[in-house]
Amino acid sequence: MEPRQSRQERRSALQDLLRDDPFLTDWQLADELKVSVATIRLDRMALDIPELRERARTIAASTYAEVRALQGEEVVGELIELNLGQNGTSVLRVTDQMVFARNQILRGHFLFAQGNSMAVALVDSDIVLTKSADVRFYQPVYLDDRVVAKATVTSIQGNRYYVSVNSFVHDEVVFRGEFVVVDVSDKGGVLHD
Amino acid sequence: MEPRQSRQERRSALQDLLRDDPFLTDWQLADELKVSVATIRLDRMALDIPELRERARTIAASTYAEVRALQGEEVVGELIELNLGQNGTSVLRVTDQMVFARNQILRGHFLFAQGNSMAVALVDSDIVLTKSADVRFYQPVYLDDRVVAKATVTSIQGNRYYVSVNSFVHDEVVFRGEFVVVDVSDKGGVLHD
DNA sequence: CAAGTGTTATTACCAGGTTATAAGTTCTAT
DNA sequence: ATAGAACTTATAACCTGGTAATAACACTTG
Repeated sequence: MEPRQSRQERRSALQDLLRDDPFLTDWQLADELKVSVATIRLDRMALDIPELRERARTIAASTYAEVRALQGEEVVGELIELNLGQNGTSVLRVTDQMVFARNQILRGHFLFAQGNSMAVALVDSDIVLTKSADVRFYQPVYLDDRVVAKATVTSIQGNRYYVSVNSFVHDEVVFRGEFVVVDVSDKGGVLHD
Repeated sequence: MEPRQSRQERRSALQDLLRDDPFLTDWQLADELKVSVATIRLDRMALDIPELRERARTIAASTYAEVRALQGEEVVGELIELNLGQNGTSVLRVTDQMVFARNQILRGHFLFAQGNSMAVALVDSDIVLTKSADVRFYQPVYLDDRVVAKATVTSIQGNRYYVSVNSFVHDEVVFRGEFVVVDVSDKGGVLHD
């Protein structure tokens, strides 16, 4: 007779359980797997699985960090040059919160956010909203890369500003975007066509 | 002489501290605010702020909820429905960190990020990158709004997926986007035209 | 001065662990 | 079968980050 469950089986079952509910205590796991709490602890040690609180904290912190990374300052990326109404440059350092864990490639919306921020920053007004954007991603950007975004106002029609953004990593184009932003600082019409 | 800080001030300072780092213990808070731990506890009680573990657990659980189907890929917004390769829905709660301080309007790149996340999530593959996107913002979205993004795969050509995203607040369209995402899980050609 | 308010300290208790140590239990090889 | 190793369980001491209750101190204010 083999034991109702080998250690290998039990451990992979444990991983499965935690995969679809990381908020189980050792007692719940012990109960589920029909072994003692002590065994669960040993298994966690062996599998290098941290305690419940640590798991919760880590999950919370990682998702929180991503939102923070995106929400942070007024401009996504560091503004290094700005000529209002004309052009500007910003640099974004790619941190681990911004990439896909699996392949360390920067998630597209950060490039968009950097460009969008630049487009908005270029307009000298209190209330500026993005109306539309047409963007294209040329090359993947990786963890620790520095993305240089150059934005230029190409045309102004009334309260609409047309802004072109080109982003580079190592002098290679990785992203291009055409943004239309609208200055709605005093006029009534908001974002209507 | 009033005390160096009134209770009101201290409590709002406490809220500020926790707003930008919810993972502070009572001792760290006490240290920061130059009062005793007991006072911090009283303040938390008064402000109805739960203990650290509860805060972490809540943050973790909220973003983790229902994402099981996705196997750990994070999405901007909470995924509430997902039919791989077909369509899905996510909801984004607009918090104060996502808006322009001046007018409480949601910054455009969050709508883009929500849409982009959905587009990527819809493809059942390990490595999915955004190739291009064409987006339009119809109405401003405000603090505390709930943005419902509905994404649909409209066409698949080889490893390219065309995804339409429509986002709503109170049944009104606020954002539309056409995303082209590429599955590069095994093929060599990466993002080249 | 007394009273009330705000703050601090102290004690007992709890969950969900860690770490170490010892005592079963089961498998395996001789 | 039986000793030894491997595995499992139990036990006790300790830790963090709290809750809850109670008491004492500090300060203003009538």
